[in-house]
Amino acid sequence: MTRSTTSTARPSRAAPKQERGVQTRERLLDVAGELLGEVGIERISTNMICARAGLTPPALYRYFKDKYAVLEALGLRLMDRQNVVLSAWLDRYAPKGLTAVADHIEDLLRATAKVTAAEPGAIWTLRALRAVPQLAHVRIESHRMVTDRLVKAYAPLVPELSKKVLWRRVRMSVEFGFAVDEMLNEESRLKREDVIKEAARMLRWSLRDPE
Amino acid sequence: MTRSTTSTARPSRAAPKQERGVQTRERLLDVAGELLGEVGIERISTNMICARAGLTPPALYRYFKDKYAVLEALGLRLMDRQNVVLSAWLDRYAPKGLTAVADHIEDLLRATAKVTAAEPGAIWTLRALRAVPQLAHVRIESHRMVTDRLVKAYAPLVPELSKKVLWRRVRMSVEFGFAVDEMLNEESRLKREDVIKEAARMLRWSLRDPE
DNA sequence: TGTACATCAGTGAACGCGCGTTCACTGATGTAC
DNA sequence: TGTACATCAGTGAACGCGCGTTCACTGATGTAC
Repeated sequence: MTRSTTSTARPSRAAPKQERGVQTRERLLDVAGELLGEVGIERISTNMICARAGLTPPALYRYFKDKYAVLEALGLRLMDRQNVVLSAWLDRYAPKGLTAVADHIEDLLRATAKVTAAEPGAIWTLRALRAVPQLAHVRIESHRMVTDRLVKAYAPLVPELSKKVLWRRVRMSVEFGFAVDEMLNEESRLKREDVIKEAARMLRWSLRDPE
Repeated sequence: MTRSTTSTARPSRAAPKQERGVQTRERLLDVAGELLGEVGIERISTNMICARAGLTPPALYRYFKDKYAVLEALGLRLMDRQNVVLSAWLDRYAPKGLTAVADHIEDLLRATAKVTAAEPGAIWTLRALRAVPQLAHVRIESHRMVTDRLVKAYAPLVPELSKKVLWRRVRMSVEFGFAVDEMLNEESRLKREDVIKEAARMLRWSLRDPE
């Protein structure tokens, strides 16, 4: 399980040196996620995050350069966790060939959804990343990275596809996969399990169909 | 071309009675869209919108109950325009049968993308709708309505699919379609035309495949 | 093992600023006779 | 056709509030000898 490169984002502040500091930083991110879910990107504030975390504002600025750095770090942490899941999945099925991969897309979707569900406000974090111009790059870069990794694994399995076409198809599948992840929480008229199965079905075709 | 029901959202304020008022309201929405694209949902403000529109703040509150009403109206206007496109497409191809429809998904994507491209800040409007809890319903309701209309048109063309499965597949296709629309503007590594063609290909399969 | 000292983590209090919104009003437009 | 009046559209000025951020400081933790 390799870690993603996005996790090494140039820290806006030096990383904490003591265990206490590490935990405080994590708590600030947890609280920020919670509040994103509760009040939304529109209303969240640094003062609010500090109050909920039981800290005074200057403590936050010890760990984050500004408000956007908090949200960026929150997004990076989430995507990093999703990448861990992707790595595990690739390690497990990619060596077994195309059929094994295609037959287990469902598992990948489910595992990714589990990460999203576990983190408070994760869905709102993803949405905020897209909606705030200053943060949009985090999401795009992460999706590209996921695409690159998948392309690397798939390339030998589908030699008939050019690298260009493969990259495009995988990139779009990644976008679809994350859209599905969001829909799971958003569309109450559909059952989660059904959506996952259906998405896996669609994605299987996107891979196999030669043209 | 029937108009969408979403366009009849309970007005937070009475509609303008004079032509001057109608134009002012439109201008406020245009400016709001522009600013969403320029500064993002995080920084946009009613005062900023008024300043750019050459009005004083109370003028805005004559047409909109509060800040969210502006953004909601902006979202409704955009989705209404997309619905007009959908209606035209359905009127044109649905009567000709499944093959005609499947063969022209590309056109629908292109026409929808054109609407998004024409409106300043349209992409950011869509993102804001998703990211702000108070506005999220607009997007969901619009996507459901689009789904309902497509399902109605498709149902007789694919009698082998249960209503439930059909609704689910169409709903997910709609989500995918809009995700693609956003990606067109976001993923600079892919050519717009390629993305549209590829998306149409994927969507064709989602319709035809029996299970 | 004890202590002096360096470094790290967090506080108290406040700042200037622009936010969303409203009040009481004036100017523009439409209409009845 | 002209004018009095009703309604609609927009203004000037301000409000209380909470925002993001910082300064100078104290308390907690780790380390060298």
